[in-house]
Amino acid sequence: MTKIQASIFHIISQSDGHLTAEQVLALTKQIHPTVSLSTVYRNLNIFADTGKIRRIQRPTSADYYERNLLPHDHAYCVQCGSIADFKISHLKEYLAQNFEHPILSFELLVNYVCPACKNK
Amino acid sequence: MTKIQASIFHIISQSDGHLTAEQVLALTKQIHPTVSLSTVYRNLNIFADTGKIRRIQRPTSADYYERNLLPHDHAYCVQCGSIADFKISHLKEYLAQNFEHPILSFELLVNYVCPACKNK
DNA sequence: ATTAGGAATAGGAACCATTCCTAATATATT
DNA sequence: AATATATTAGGAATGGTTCCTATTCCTAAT
Repeated sequence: MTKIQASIFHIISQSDGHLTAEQVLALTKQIHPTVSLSTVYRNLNIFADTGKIRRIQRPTSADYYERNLLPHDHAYCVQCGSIADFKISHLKEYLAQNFEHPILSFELLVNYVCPACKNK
Repeated sequence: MTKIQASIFHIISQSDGHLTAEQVLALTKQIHPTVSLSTVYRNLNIFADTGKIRRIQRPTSADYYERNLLPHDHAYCVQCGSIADFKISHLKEYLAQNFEHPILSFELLVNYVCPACKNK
């Protein structure tokens, strides 16, 4: 693992939220000022493809990367764009019971208004 | 409603599947050979925004448009890319019971292998 | 320490789906 | 029919991501 790769992995690992590639780039530049966006993307994708981090893809917004590998779902605040993790227990089983074919994987996106935005 | 708008709406209305803007363009051109992609997009979005058709957005693929306005979910064949409608009954209620905030809307994406691809 | 070979990188071009811009055209109103 | 308003065609612009390639970095063997 190169120093840049280690930095990128470290940045994700110590974040408890969801970072875009641009955000990871900005943070990586604090340590490696010349790092490029393509390098960030390449390595984030390598980590995601090998299961070291999780990539969340959404239509109309940039991908997010997070360290949380436990199965969970995502809620998206329609006002500020923030993403919150949550877990609907037994959702996989519930879906499997109601769908006639084997489910390879699934993605649930919930739109809501986060508490911070609600209090405005 | 202009003639072009009527054609676009008619094309979606008589399709029982999921069409991309490019597919709608090709079909519209059979009637209005000079129609442009931007016109197709603009009108599909107008129809979607006013609830006349439904737009399905996915990461990494073009948007799909369909006439089916009844609430339902979508399964995506990872081999051929086809989309199938299905309905998980009471999913909204199930999610609401397990999520602490009001759910504005949600989107469920199931990845599977469609019967046609399985038989290969 | 030096160097050869392979892997990783920086930078920018390319890509794709979509939106935006604007002059020209069609439609609606009087 | 004349004028006002809305829509269109066509292409440029956009945003996120991937691809390309010359250069740089590492590693391990000399």
